[in-house]
Amino acid sequence: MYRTHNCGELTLNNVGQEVILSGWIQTIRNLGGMTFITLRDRYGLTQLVFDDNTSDVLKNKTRLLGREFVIKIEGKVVERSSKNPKMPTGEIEIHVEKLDLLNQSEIPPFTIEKETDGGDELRMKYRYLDLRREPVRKNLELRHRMGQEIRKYLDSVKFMEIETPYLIKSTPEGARDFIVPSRMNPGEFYALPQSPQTFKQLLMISGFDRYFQIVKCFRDEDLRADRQPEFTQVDCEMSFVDQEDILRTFEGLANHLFYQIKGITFNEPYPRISYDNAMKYYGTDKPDLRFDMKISEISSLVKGKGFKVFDNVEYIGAIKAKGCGEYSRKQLDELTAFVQKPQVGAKGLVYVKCNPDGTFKSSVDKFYSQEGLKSWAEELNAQPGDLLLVLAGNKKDTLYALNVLRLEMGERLGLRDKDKFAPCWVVDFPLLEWDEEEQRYFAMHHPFTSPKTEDIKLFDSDPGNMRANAYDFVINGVEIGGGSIRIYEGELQRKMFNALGISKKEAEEKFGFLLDAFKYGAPPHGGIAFGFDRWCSVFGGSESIRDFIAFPKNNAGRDVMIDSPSKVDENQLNELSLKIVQK
RNA sequence: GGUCUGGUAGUUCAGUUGGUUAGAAUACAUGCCUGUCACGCAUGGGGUCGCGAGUUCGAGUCUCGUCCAGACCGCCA
Repeated sequence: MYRTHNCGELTLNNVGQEVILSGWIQTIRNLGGMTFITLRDRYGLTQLVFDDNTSDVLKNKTRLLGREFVIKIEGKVVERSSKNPKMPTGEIEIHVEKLDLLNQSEIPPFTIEKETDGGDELRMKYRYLDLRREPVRKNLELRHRMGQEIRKYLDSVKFMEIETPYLIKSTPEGARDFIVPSRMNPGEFYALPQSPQTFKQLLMISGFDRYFQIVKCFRDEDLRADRQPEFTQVDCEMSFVDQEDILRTFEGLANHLFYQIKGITFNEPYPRISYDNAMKYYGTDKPDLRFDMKISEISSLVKGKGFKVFDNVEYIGAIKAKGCGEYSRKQLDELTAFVQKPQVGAKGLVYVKCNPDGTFKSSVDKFYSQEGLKSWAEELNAQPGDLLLVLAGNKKDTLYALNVLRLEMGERLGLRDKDKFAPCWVVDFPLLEWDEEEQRYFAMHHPFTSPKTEDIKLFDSDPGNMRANAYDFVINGVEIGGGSIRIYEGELQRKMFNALGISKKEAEEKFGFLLDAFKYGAPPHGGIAFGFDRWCSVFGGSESIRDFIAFPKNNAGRDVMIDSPSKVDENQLNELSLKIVQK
């Protein structure tokens, strides 16, 4: 027998018991006459003690041990004479009577403790060692519990988990597909799914009513801290529902997770913001509602006063940083440099300090009177002591920069508390998006998204202004999920393909199986998919989803631990009828 | 595809205007130490300064190229 208990559960209640523990040696502290060893397993840490009452043979044995050696010990639980309140098991220790060395270890490349001395790169290479550390392990435990609670909740409201295939067909719209050559069908390829989209719609046609799946999806695009080439979705679809039914159902799921995982109850329905208003007030379709600081357009107030920078642009917008009126020259220069970074892209930054005496000091005093500046302050409802930050330029880029600046100011003012949660729905997305390069419309969500009934008439006259029955779920400025009500009638689908410039022949080739299926009584349906990794990272208070994936890839899409991707044998290529052409 | 930051001991980092034998902490090894829990004290070993080329009497330091890592833009229906 390897253990009677784990390393995280023994307390004063167990004093006097004979126990067996197995685990890894975290630290050895040899004080000469006595030795302490901290033993670790998945459940925690327990201190082992070797002292006067320990045989010399056993004491000598401890001299051969090292960090991360795997041992099994038998001994008696005793109360400590000097307790450690920082450890859950800190009131007891094990007086060791027998010790078996189960395995040795190389000296690990970094310390495997709560705080490690290892850098990111090294920890990724030895991910299996990093996973022994409590903070990393806790992240995976959180992920596990979230997965369990999601299954529990969705099962309780009659959702069925059904697996869909990974080897499917490449589709043209959307992200790049990962493709897999078929040995038995030379020259032909499978694609890995970007999402089980078409399959879940087929399942609705099959009558499965309420489907979900916690499923890997694949996109061959560049990575970010919140984007991996393979990631996990909580993919859901429902029949005989409208948008309202879906939002209600999944608000239920979110509430369940908030309560079970974070202990938070929301008494009000989540705020719903139209896409237009999200862009107008926050400069993004995923607003962080933990703080207010809405964007105000002040174009009409500031134009025509002889300040060319403002007169010559499409849009001028401002935010109000509460209590920042005392910002120093240095701080303002920092902010200016911040918005001028290429990633933010603003040309410059205009500020207005609202002085405590009711006067104003701005970077454009030459062009605007106190009266003029006062009108800006009134527009933003600014009080003495506040700071106004103004950006100008074309509307799209300026709103983007204002969004980034707003988030930065929120950060500086400590308004983005990791333990505070502000969920919301963003609704009424545009149906189509104009692509300048290809000179055609693309589906903003995907080509099966249904337009708002009242907007269908715009298909011929003004497709760019059509709104979709599409919605995103956002927590703290992170897009956690998105979905739509689907088109289920052939005629409407044809109009959609037409608007996207997809010919009948092309549609037949790419989606023929789905269009055929729609002919056999497709029910009204819609769904949503949540980014599971992101949801875990938001709940875990981390910016990076990599912390919540057991074996993530680096920013070049490489797994540095197993060193993939890698070259394959000539034989393998031959079997697949493939030839590598050097560029 | 682009921009930026970084690469020096097992690890985390410092390294002045280009100038003697490249340092610290930690880890590791050895010895001492009976209440440690970031144990303490002493001693010791440990370096292709990412790689390649160039400038120079002399390069960790400057230049160019390249590789690796990270962040971001493009991209991500």
